[in-house]
Amino acid sequence: MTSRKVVSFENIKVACKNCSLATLCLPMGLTPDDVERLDSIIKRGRPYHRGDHLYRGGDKFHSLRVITSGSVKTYSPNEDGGEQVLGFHLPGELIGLDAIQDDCHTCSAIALETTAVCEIPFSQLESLSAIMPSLQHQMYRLLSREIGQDTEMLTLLGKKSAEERLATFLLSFSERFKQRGFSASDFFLSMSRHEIGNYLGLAVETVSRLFTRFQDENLLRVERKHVQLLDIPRLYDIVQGCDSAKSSQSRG
Amino acid sequence: MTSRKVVSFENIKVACKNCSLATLCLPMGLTPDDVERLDSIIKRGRPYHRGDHLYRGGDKFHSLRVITSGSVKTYSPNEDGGEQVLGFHLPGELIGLDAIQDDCHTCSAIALETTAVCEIPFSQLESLSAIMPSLQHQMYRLLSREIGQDTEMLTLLGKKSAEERLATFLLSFSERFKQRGFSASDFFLSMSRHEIGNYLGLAVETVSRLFTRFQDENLLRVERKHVQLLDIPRLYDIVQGCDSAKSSQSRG
DNA sequence: AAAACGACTTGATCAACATCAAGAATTTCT
DNA sequence: AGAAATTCTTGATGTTGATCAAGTCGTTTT
Repeated sequence: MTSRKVVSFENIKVACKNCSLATLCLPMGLTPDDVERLDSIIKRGRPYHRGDHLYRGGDKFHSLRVITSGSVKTYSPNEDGGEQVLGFHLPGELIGLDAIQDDCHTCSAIALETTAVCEIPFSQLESLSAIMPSLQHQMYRLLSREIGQDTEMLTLLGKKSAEERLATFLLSFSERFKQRGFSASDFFLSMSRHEIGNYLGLAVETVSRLFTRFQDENLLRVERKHVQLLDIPRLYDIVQGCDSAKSSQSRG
Repeated sequence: MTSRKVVSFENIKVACKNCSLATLCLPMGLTPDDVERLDSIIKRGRPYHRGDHLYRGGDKFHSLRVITSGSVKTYSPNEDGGEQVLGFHLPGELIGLDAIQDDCHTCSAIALETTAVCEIPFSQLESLSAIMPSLQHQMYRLLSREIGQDTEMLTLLGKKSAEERLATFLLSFSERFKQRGFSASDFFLSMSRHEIGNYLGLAVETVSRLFTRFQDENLLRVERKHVQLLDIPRLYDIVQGCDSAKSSQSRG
């Protein structure tokens, strides 16, 4: 009888209105009424474990997904067995947008740790957005944001040095953890060095060496997946490129 | 009096329904009625000349734009004076999607030659799409397609050799010219070597050397901006990466 | 037409990062 | 707990493509 009254952890946040991510996620900026309507089409399944696929390239597309806890890697398997890591996704982030185009996933998504997601059936979302201008607007914005992020990544891969790439990567996580209420300077990375390198267009060895070098330069402390950023301003200087980093070094 | 009856070239294709690009462009797949409604919000201005900006990073966003003739380069100016070329756009292609996110252009667009565009005021498009499910769907698909294209580009910049990059670049133009009813093997590139290099993450000199090498290998003939692809299958082999190109060479 | 400028090409050298190789630390399996 | 398998680190070497430098070609200016 008491057990009937126990509210499980999953049930507590089973609605958008109770979800701490609401300000980062699809409901962002919607009125409570609109959130309620959106909520009604969302499905919440049981968590994925490390290594489980949320979907694979080629799968028929039916739902967008929002990570609610844990983290996910998206990647596109390429002809010769290798893969291109496309992104690492944290709670509140929406994945699967690339699949709208022709109703078919073009990349794969895999859980990097125990991970929970909300599934949003796209056809229902589409119908809902047709009668909810605010939701339609939100969808356009999110799709546009994704494009913006991709173009930033193009600049990273096209023009930046290995050092700038890793600094950008670390600061991206720093900012995203901060947004989510976690420490901006002390966090765990859920992906391997190999995956970081793949994502940044670098060899594993280069990533490893850079971590060591950044540590030697007192920019951070790193032990395996645990990273502590010790000098965030200087990391930002590195991201800017070229000699501005040195001038800042002499400051300190 | 006769002059009144003369229909100018611009007027002939002043409506989507008469436009040869309709099958590549926003109206793609819409019913004639829907095309008519979409057409009613589209503005057609006078052409831009080489070097004219369609918009600049930081400009307030009001319209998406479709190239109707000519070609456009999009780029994002970066802090240190340089720029990252983000894309080259041909007739039928939609630009400005990145600006939806926060009502502000994040990159600049410049005409590479005399270029005409259709302007689609976004707020009107948005309203229209709320009452035209087919248009809404089309918008979602186009935004999704853009994301897909960007992720392909990420793989190109993250993993491919200079040779693979240039071959991919050339075949992309080949395919796009073909779609538009032009020759897939004989065309003019409207951008400079410098711009190609910037786009592909390569130095000008590397691009130049590759053109020379491709010509020496009878893959193409090139003279300044004029390119003739002589062995498209082998170019595709190069795009695939690694040794498959050699095996094909021995075929020929 | 001559001069000046910019785009492109070609060669020589250099540097950043990849690759190869081996060993250390961790995790997983039994 | 011990063995096997990963993951990560570090060092040595190699290669791709950048950079530097000079010259050619083409276009624009006067």
